[in-house]
Amino acid sequence: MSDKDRPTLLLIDGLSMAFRAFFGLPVENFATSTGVSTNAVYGFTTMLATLMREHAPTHVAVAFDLPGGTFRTERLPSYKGTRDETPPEFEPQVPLIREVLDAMGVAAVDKERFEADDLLATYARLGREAGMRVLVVSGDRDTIQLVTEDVTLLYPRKGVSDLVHFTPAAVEEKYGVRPEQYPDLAALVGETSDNLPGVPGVGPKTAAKWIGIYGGLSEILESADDVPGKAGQSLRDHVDQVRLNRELNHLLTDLEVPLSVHDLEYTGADAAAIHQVCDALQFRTLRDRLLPFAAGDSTADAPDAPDEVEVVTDGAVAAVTALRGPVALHVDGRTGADADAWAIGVATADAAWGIDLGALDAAAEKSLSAWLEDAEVEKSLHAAKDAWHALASRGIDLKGTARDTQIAAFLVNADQRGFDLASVLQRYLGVTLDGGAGGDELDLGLESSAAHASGIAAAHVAALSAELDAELDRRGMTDLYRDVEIPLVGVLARMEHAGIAIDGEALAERADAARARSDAAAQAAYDAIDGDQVNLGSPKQLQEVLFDRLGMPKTKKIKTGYSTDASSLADLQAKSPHPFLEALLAHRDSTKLGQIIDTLAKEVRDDGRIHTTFSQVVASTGRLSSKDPNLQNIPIRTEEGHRIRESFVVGEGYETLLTADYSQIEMRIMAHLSGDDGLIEAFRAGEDLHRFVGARVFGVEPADVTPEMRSKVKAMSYGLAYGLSSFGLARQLGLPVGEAQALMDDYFARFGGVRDYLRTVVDKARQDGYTETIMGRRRYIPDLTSTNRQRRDIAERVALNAPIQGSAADLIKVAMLGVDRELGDQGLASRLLLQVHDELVVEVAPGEQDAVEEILTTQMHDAGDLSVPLDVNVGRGSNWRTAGH
DNA sequence: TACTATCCGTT
DNA sequence: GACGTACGGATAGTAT
Repeated sequence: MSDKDRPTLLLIDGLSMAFRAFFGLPVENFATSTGVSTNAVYGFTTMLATLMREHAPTHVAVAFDLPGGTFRTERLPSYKGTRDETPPEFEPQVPLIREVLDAMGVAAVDKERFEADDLLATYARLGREAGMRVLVVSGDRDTIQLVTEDVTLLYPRKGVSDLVHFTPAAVEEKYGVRPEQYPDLAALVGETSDNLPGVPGVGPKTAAKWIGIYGGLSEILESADDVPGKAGQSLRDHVDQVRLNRELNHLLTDLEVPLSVHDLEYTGADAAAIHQVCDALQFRTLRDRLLPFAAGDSTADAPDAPDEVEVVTDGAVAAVTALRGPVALHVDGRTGADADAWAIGVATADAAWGIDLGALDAAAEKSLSAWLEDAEVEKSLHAAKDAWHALASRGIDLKGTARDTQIAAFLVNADQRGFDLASVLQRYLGVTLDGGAGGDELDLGLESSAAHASGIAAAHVAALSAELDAELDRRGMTDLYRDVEIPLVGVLARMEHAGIAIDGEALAERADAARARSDAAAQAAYDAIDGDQVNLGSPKQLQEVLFDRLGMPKTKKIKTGYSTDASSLADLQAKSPHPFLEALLAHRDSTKLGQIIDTLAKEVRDDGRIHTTFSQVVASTGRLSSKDPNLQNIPIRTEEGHRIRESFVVGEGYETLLTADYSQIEMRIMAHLSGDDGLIEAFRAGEDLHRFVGARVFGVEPADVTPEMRSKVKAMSYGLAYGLSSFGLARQLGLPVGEAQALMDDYFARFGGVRDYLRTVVDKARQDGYTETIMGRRRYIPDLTSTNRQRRDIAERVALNAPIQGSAADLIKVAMLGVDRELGDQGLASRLLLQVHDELVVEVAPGEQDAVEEILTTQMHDAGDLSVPLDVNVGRGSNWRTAGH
């Protein structure tokens, strides 16, 4: 058996190497934003990753010394007594290192009353006897005695990256004795770091010479009387010390070990755990070096080598269309408005095909289309919605999407950036895609053919899908994935494809109006300051005008000076009224609207409609996001905002727009999650919520709740779900902080369930590391245990809000699926167009108004089984404004 | 051209 | 000393 094929056991002295790492890296350069030092963790982890990559051990263990004494200190209390106090930054890093090891799947071993070295010695013997090649990594010279032909010591020369390989020959060359004689030498010379003095006047050279002459320490001591010279006398004077040294530096090889050698077998890291620990420690580059160890078995059979992809054409397409699934699919092409597909890759667990769509004859294309449209063939894709659009451009209606690795990766940990295929592959499988680094998901580079590359990508998706399925299963999110997120892909694809009709003339009118208002406001502003050399859109120039030229009081501080945002300007107007401020605010308002209108106008396609793109993998709470353009932030609060919505109209062939929105969805979820009797009662009674709450808080009859009281409790109710403080409430309501605090106290006195819930949700999240929605959607919030106050405060607000906003997102997603299904089942031509978090917009076909309204109301109402009813408001109209009532 | 900072629209 | 979630996106200003 060659050395390379032998099982390899890697044994590391944990504290010894952590110490080397600590002193090898400047502590001040390695800390999390919360002030936790990480230099030792970083150095140790780097070393571990390097060793594991270079030596590919089959078995690994890291041994730790435990606090408290050992049999050596019992024998000699002064043993290791000269060691300096460890720096305070070191100790807290030890448990962090053990967390890294845990995530890496590396066994950590320790044993009361024994040193790590004794464990290493015992394991080294066990490994040797099991026929393994053994690598011992330690900064303790005592371990030199372990070196044999099978056991190599890696000893740090400098830091932890420069390790000397001590083989028997290397030991002999450096110390002049064989490894097993080293303890004899050390006993004579002494070991300063262990507080073991040696024989004065005897150094390594003399000791080695004596060992050479007499054979070993016992022979030297037997012949002590004959040893000549001053050194000989010194030896005779210190025989007891030498005997003690030798007793103590002998490492035990026969400990009863906590884990058998077999138990040390390395089976790989846990990717999710690595993400968690790297997030917590704020390691960025290290993450990518650790994740390859999490590749697991799923990559082993992934046909990722190009020569394993069969590029097929025409007749050979039959091989693909014969597959009944599950298969992985990759579509190469363009996404967006000019979507197009030009190649597809197909893969099973052990084979991959690449197909150039442009090269197929009619028969092959037809057969392939039918296969892609076969809902019975289960397909895994990455960003399936993009693929759907690309194929739709070729008249192919992709069906059978059973998995989407982009969505799966998002569900596993939503607080991450980069869910393109290359990033996710790197993260979970340690695979680096050529040419596609962070780029377009559907453009994987054309170093070979597009078909070829697609086949490779499909093979990766197959492996990735298996890995992520397991991750989701572990988190209990399989149902959410399979029953909500995946079916939603198709619904969203069709919504995007449909788009919403725009009245271009109406929009142009709004643009003109906004421009006129903007110009007038700008003129008024220039008149007010007697000059027009100022760009009103430049915060920098505004600061100059307001605070320097006009000498106004300073507003809140921002990075570049003082804020000129709307609330600051309003404050300024109150404190130091000036016509410029009024004109500036009017200008801001009108230019913002003009800008929104212009952006919308640019997005109107040839079909007279705007096609947004929804994403399921952006908002950490689970909400959808919308972009190009964002149709979830179309103005509504002002009259001019309403008028913009008049430009969103019902399309040709349809009768009306219908909007349906949840009434106070977040408060209802809060009532459900908190189980607060008062709040539940309010919703069950169907009363005006804020009037009801106001009556309780202010101790009056509901009829006597004034509008002012109502708006206060409304602000507070919603604020609570966002982790609003009394300061924030005071600021929003324009009240003194004391009054706001009193209001909160009164609120909590009447709705104690809410207070208890808000408290427990944070406590539980701190305990579990994540929050959960009613559908089991998780959000990990590591900062809850941050030592940095600001970060912790933010994390607490996130923990309060995530289950509420996330549950609302779950509910409306379920409702969308129900609505889409019912529309189809009832054979209606009406269709979903938009989702705005708690609102759905539907384009209703002639004669379907009542049926559609019934579907919306029922499906949204029945989306969840809560302890309070889910009320839905519906409106109809020829445009979004009139529908939205 | 790419990036950051600021501001602001929605829920 | 700060102090309400989640986003997308325009503009200005600066770095490359």
